[in-house]
Amino acid sequence: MIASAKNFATVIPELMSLDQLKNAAECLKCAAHPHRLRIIEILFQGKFTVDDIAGLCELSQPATSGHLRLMEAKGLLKSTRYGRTVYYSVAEPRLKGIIECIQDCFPDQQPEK
Amino acid sequence: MIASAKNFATVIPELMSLDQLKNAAECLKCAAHPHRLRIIEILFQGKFTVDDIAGLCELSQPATSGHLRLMEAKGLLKSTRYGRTVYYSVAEPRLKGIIECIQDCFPDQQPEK
DNA sequence: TTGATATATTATAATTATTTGATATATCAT
DNA sequence: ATGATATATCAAATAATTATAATATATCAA
Repeated sequence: MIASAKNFATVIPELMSLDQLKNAAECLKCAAHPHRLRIIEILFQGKFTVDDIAGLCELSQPATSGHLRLMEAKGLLKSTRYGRTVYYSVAEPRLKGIIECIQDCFPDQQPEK
Repeated sequence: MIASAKNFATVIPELMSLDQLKNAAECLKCAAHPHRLRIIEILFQGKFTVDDIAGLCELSQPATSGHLRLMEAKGLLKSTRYGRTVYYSVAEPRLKGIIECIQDCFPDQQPEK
């Protein structure tokens, strides 16, 4: 069909650069984890502490902290410390679209596989 | 804050079940790869053969086939064969939202990190 | 059948992610 | 300073992904 196309951009317009795609993939992958998705869901309801999130997700404190810090490092979340407690919240509001998309895609109980 | 909450659902409503989140994470993770994102972008422009996609993405044929079949297995893509050529296309239209979201999130050249 | 084309599979090595438990740091209250 | 609380880091084991090359299958054309 377009087999001889060397440069995709000349054939298919509006494609992101590989660098952009790498960044995007990294962020997406960071969100693409069941516990991290749950954390994002929770944080769309407000700010929460690490301990709160650990309790709500039934995860250990270190595991929770790890997920939170990973997402913060990728720019998905942000945190503020008050004394010894740290509140995390969503830094990237466009995550909302992804969450809504997957809530849409996976309504209640889908058999899947 | 809500530290003693055993069951998150009683505190934070509208959360997806862990099973749903696992499925969602698996699909997201499947999309969360630079070459696969590019393939999805391309396939939103129409049906293409494996060879076309390999050419457009500058990937080897086996690598391309692998990505395509992985995404098909997860329900992101679908394929039809005509003789010896196979056309792939998008099976999950809601991927559009994710693509638009990341195109929004990573406009042209963002420094990032 | 033979050779060429289009796609898929397999095996392997290299890398990266995940999980867990132990421990560290930092802050607060006494 | 001491003990308690909140969070973060580290190390090690396991598992999952990725990339690559070699090869296989399947279809077509002659």
